[in-house]
Amino acid sequence: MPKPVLLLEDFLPYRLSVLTNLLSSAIAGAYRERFGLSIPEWRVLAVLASSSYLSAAEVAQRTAMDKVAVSRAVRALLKTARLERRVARTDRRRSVLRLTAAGRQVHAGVAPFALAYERALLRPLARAERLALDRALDILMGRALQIGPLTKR
Amino acid sequence: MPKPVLLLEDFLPYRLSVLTNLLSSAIAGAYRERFGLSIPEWRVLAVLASSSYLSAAEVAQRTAMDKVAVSRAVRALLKTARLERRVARTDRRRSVLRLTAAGRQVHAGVAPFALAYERALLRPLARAERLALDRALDILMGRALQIGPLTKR
DNA sequence: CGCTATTAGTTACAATTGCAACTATCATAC
DNA sequence: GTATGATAGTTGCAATTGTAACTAATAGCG
Repeated sequence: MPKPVLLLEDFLPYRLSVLTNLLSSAIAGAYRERFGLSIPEWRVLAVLASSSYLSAAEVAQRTAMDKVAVSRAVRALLKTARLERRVARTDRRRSVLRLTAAGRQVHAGVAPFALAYERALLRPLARAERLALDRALDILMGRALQIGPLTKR
Repeated sequence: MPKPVLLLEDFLPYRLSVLTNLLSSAIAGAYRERFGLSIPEWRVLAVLASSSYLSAAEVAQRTAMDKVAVSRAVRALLKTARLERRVARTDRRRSVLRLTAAGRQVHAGVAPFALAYERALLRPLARAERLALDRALDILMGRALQIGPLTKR
């Protein structure tokens, strides 16, 4: 029985990290250059485009960002008038976020771009391969959550 | 024909990013806590464990890190005496890196741990699914490199 | 009510990271 | 040889990011 060696280039977390960094920097560059958006801002924009009137905490949950990151992204989007914020009538701690017309317009510009990039990326994969990938990523995600932080064990 | 919408949670780069962050922080926490290693340090350690006498530039290439990150990781590993460095006889700009006994020992501690984590992660995937995932990631990686940065186009 | 605990969101500060400039060495061309 | 350009690696600085402390508001409970 062969002793398992560790080759960095075969190590799944490493491979995912390299791939993700590559994709993220390509996408981030394009968003910044063309729309003046950072990735956190883009994420906030994206969730608010499909559901309006969310609070910052709800946005945080749906974007897998922490509340500080959301706070900063919201501030930036407010400054560029792509977002408007009111306080919730029922709970004055809560904010209620909504895209402005300008925000929707930016989203309408970015979204096709993002989808085109994804399509380009997935082009060499057959339909079945894409489904397998989707499924594997879902499973890995669940599994990672289940295993959780390895500290304190 | 349905107009393509963009749902963040289905967007591949987003999903990869969330998964990668989850894995990275779990692993980084464990490495730091148990071995006092950062992820860049771990990567350097890992490549030097399988091939000794590399220069910093060669390490950078094999770890997909940039030279600044390698420089910093090397400095940290030198300080903790897990690495030793000499200058190349043939080219005095070049350094020649090699693990010390202590470095090999740390690697011998970390590697099984990393492999166990990977195994735990992949447990719910059948053999064929793992192969499909491997293959898909390879293809995506190549494709991402091919598409390249989207700026200046 | 009044007290304590929780939650929403922001701010402040520390750690990481990325980028540009810099030093030192080597390669090439004349 | 000397000048020009390229390469290896480091350092400094700015931007990003994460963590913890903080403020304001609400909820729960006696």
